[in-house]
Amino acid sequence: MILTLEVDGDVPLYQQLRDRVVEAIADGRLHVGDSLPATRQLAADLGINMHTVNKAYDLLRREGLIRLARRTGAVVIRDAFTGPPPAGVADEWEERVRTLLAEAVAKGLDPSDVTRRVQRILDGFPAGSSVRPTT
Amino acid sequence: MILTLEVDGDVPLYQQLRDRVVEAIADGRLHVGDSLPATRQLAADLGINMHTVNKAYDLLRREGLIRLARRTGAVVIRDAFTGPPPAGVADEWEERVRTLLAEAVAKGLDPSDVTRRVQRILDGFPAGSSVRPTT
DNA sequence: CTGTTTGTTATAGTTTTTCTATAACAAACA
DNA sequence: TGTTTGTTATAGAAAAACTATAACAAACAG
Repeated sequence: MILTLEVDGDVPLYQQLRDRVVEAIADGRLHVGDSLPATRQLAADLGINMHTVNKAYDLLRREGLIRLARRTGAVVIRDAFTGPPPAGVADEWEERVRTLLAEAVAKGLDPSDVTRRVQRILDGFPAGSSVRPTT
Repeated sequence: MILTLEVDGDVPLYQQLRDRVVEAIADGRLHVGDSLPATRQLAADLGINMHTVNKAYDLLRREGLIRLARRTGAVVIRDAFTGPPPAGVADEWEERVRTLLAEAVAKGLDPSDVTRRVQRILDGFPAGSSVRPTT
């Protein structure tokens, strides 16, 4: 898996790394059972510190997306086909998406345009979508 | 406008403040022409420093949502009915929502559930929605 | 003109976060 | 037994977040 990070961005490196892995899972480029590179290896590849990778992996572990173990390394344990998430995850997620949707609307994006964009992104994931918007 | 901030959260105070204002605009509790409290006043009300409020207001200004001027204070200049945003705003927003949608899908949320939740949130804004999902 | 209100800028300090650097420890397994 | 991997410990540098005071500058009411 090829990763590029913005070193001079305002998003922390470990957060970017975490985001890229999450996207890879949603995109179907990572599946349950797949291994992520060893922390030392990935750190060397990206030219960053081992602990920064470690922090990203720890985030993913606490989110329930990967399992960490010695010798085995980091392994994906959740993807789009694993089944519904633990209780509360959806509601907590909704709270965060609300702010982002509010921003779009406040800035003048047409709500139907927002719907269209969201739908297109979801359709792009292998999990697909079972609900299509109609004008 | 009553605001509550999580002092012990992981989200910076100025960011929370900015988010609450954005949501107020999307919710229709703030319209073009409305004034926000003076920085000193709001800081006193919230029990935080003036510069923290200032930083939030500066963010909102750079996002094109408010205008700042001496004596006049902070005034809303954009809302859901002001018209389409400057070029690039929508695409930049889409990039950010993609990560959030990826997280939902990676964690196992049903895409149709995601669509439903997004639609319900959008419908809750006064700007409403012109596209309804159908099962 | 005077005084008040408001944002703006400056300076400085503390605390927390981010990132790095080294090293040692511990479990798993060939 | 040795290698690979995550884990933990320490330490430090740099940046971000937040606070505290103070002064400056424009706008406007009186």
